[in-house]
Amino acid sequence: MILPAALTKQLLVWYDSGHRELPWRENPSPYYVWVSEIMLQQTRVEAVKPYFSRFMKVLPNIAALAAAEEEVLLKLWEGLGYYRRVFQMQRAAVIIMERYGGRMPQSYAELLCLPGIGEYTAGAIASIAFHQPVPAVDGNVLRVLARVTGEEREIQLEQVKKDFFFALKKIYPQKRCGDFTQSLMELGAVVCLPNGMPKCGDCPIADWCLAFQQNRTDELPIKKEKKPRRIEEKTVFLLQCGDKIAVRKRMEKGLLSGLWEYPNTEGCLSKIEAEKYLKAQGIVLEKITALGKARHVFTHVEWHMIGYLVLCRKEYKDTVWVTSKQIEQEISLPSAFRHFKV
DNA sequence: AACGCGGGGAA
DNA sequence: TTCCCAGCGTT
Repeated sequence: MILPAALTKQLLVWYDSGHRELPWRENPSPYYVWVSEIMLQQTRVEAVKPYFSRFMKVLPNIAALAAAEEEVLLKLWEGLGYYRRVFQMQRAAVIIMERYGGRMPQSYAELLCLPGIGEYTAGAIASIAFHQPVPAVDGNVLRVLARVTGEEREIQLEQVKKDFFFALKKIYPQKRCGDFTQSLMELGAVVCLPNGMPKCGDCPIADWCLAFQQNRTDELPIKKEKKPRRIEEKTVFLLQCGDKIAVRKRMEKGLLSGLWEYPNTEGCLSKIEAEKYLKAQGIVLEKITALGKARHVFTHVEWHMIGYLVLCRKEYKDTVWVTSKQIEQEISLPSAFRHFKV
């Protein structure tokens, strides 16, 4: 696969002519680039902005990240999703402190060895923070290049990503490697939009784009269809005793691992069934009120929930009792559970 | 290669 | 509703 060498210059000129101002672009230090790239994995720029600023205030350098407490990390990441990312990043920070004296390694190969850093992120850090000619092929770049080259294969295929990586490597500039990496993603984010909505009139490389020439931008890229989500029914209990609410820590593995939750059980229980269930759990309840239904959609699963507010006489064991203020300020409660309020 | 892993904004 | 997002690690 061959990419026109002219793309490099065209994209750099276009990038210079005006690109988005983003917090992590103000100071592209290795740490800033690293943290921003981890946050941006499968996450939109607009969602990341406030998280990035807050994160940098609390944990301004690698040493601080390496030493941070779990609950602090969770609270900083709460609502961003894919929580594994922040723990892997901390593991990497510890490795960098121990093995690299607190300095981010620079080579693509070394970066790739760190937890949470895959081919895309290693390329992004190597090029943006360390100015090396290493491509970073993300979802934007896949879409842009699929259209430019008229790629007929499904873009999720590993081989397609490999082909794009090596085709890009050949046309990387000598200087401004990071700007070139970002120009490709910027193009995908603001011009070469998905779902047949590209703004080809604004595109600096339309002259080299096969999909544009053939009027096929609405057909490309080709993506494999995804599997339907499974549905899980749950009954969620807001146990209230005085001004305290019961929460508990989720399991260490699986969905939302390490975060907190309201006590809940499988199945959609009626009020009578819920009362019976709670009694079997040894909970003495004073009053139970239906809170209605809520639906929460994850990528691979959908929760259909019914909630009950339960007034209790005492704070029973196996849970932690906290105020709503604590839930706000200290507890990382997934948004799935925030559908229900006292 | 397929799957698990979040959440929200836009069409 | 569906789609997609500056993906990674495990199986």
